[in-house]
Amino acid sequence: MTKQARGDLTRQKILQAARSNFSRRGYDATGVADICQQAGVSKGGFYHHFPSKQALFIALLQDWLHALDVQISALTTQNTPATVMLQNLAALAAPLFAEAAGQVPMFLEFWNKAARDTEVWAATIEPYHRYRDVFASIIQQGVESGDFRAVAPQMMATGLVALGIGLLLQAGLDQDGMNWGETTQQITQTFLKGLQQETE
Amino acid sequence: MTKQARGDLTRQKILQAARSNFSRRGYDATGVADICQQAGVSKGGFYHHFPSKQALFIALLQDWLHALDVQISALTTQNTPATVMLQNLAALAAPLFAEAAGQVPMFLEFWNKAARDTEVWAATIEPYHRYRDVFASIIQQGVESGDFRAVAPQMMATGLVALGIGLLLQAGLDQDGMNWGETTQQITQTFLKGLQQETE
DNA sequence: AGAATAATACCGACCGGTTGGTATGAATAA
DNA sequence: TTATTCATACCAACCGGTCGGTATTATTCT
Repeated sequence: MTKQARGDLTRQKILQAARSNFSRRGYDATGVADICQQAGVSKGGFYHHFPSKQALFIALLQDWLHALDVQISALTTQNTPATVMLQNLAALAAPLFAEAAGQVPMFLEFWNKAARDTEVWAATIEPYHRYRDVFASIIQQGVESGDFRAVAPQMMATGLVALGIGLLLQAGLDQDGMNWGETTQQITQTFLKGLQQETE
Repeated sequence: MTKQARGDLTRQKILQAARSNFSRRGYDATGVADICQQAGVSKGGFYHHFPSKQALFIALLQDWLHALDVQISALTTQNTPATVMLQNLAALAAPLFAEAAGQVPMFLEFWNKAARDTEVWAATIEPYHRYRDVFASIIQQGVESGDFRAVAPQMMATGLVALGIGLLLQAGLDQDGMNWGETTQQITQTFLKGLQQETE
C-alpha cells in the first residue's frame, strides 16, 4: 500500500472512532486516548494527523455539514412549485427524524460547542445561513407565484428551520410510542396550510 | 442570623454561581473550585450542601423546570378560546426568545446532558411530557369548539414545542439583525392559521 | 540501477496541570 | 454539650499535548 493511502486510512479510522465516541459519551468525556485505542493508533500517530482534539472535532463537523449540503442541494436543483418542494423536503426529513436516535447526541454536541467556541460557531453559522436562505428563496417563489400569502420569506424560513431542529431533538430524546415520520408530515402540512393563500 | 437561614443563603449563592458559570463556560469547563470562589464558599462548604457536582446540576435543572411550570400553569388557568390562548403563549414566549442570549447555553447544557445521563434524562422528560400535554389539551379544545380543523392534538402540540425549541436555539446562537420577537409572532400566526378551520 | 538522502507515518513514555472528591478540624448556633 | 456549617489541606486519577526516536517509503544523485 502506498504511503498516502495508508495515512488516509488511519485518518479515517481516527475520524470514525471519534464520531462513535463523541456521540456516545460526549466530547469532554471522551479522551484522546480512548479514540486512539479504538482506532488502533498511538497518541503520537493521532497528533500526527490532527493538531488538536478541537481540530478533530471541527473536521468531524465539516464532514457532517458536507453531507447535509449534498442532501439539500439535491432539492434546489429541481424546478417544481414551492408547495411541492417543501413537501419533498418534509418527506426527505421524515425518515431522518424517525431514525434520529444516533444523530441527535452528535447534533447537540455540535450546537453546544458552537455556543461557546468561536471557531466551531463560525463553522456552524455559515452553512446554517445558507440553508435558511435556500428555504427563504423557495418561499419567496411561492409568494411570487401566488401560492402563498404575502409573508416575509426570511421569517418563515426561520420557522421551517425551527420545526426541523425542534422535531429532530424531540425525536432523538423521546423515543416514545410516537410515529415521528407521520408526525413530521402532519406538522409540515399544517405549517404549509398556514402559508398558503386561502382559496376564496 | 440563624443557622438555617445562613445555610440556605450559601446554598443559594452556590446555585447562583453555578448557574452563571455553567451557562457561560459549560458544565465540564467549570470546575467546582470556580463555583466555590464565585460563591465565596470553600470546597468543604460546597460538599456540605451538595453530594456531587452532578447533584448540583440536577438541582439547577429542577429550579429551571419549576420556573417554567409557573409560567405555563399561569396560562392554563385562564378560560379563553384556544386561539387566544396560543396567541398569549406566543406573546409570552416572544420576549423570552428575544433575550435568549443567556438562556440558550444553559438550555443546551441540559439537553446535552439529558441525552447521555439517565438521571438528567428522567428529570427532563417528565415535565416535557406535561407541557406537551397542556398544549395538546388546548388544541383539543380548539378542535372541539370548531375553531380548528380535525387535527391530531398530540402531533400538533409536538409541532408547537418544536417551534419553541427551534426558535429559542436560533435566537440564542444567531443574534443577527433579526427581530426575534416579531419573528416569533409571525411564525406562530402562520402555524395557527394552518390549524384553523377555513372560513367558508 | 542503486546508493544516499529526505520526508512521512507512527510509537509510547512522559509532563505539567487540573479535577472531583475527601479527611479532619475549627467556629458557632441550639 | 452537641449538631451543624464551613475552612484547610490534600490526594489519586486523569487529561491534552510533547518529544525523542524508529521504521518505512519517496526522491534525488551518481
